[in-house]
Amino acid sequence: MAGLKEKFGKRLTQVRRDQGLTQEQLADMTDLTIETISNIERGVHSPRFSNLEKIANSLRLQVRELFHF
Amino acid sequence: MAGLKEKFGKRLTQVRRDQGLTQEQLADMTDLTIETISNIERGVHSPRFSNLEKIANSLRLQVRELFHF
DNA sequence: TAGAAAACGAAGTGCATCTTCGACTTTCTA
DNA sequence: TAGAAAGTCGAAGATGCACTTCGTTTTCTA
Repeated sequence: MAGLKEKFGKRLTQVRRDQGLTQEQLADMTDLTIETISNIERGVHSPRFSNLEKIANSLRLQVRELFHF
Repeated sequence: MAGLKEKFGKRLTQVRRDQGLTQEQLADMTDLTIETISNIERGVHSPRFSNLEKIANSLRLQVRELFHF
């Protein structure tokens, strides 16, 4: 079973695509770089709490929905 | 509205007490110090992702349940 | 098949978490 | 109500790891 990082990353990719957003657009919305978004989605890094909140807010989701897997 | 950190901390306190655990016991289970647990519960700090996973595993919960508020 | 989107690598920086120590306060309970 | 247990608090320092930057390569898609 993949770790939390990997599962979170895949879930983020899923919800981002569902909203028709590119990594670059999400990066702009969250004030993160595209590399950071890419790293998170691929499970290379996991976001810190503050960015978790930014991401959820930008996607207009509850944080827990990003852990729905 | 309180920030994510604060809400998460309160939720953690709640589920820990529900399971009849002290901060010290949870600290032992997660290999964190009691101060770290205290800081997280009070919303002083937020846990990093790896510790989020440890906490959820120790409490035998899905991570998303810690964000259920 | 051209252009956009995303993956990838590597190296360096920044900073929030975590630790440690000590002291204090609050809550529980015998 | 005294003692123990549990939790709060502060400050200072260490450290892990997210984040950035820059460049290159691969994959997707219109």
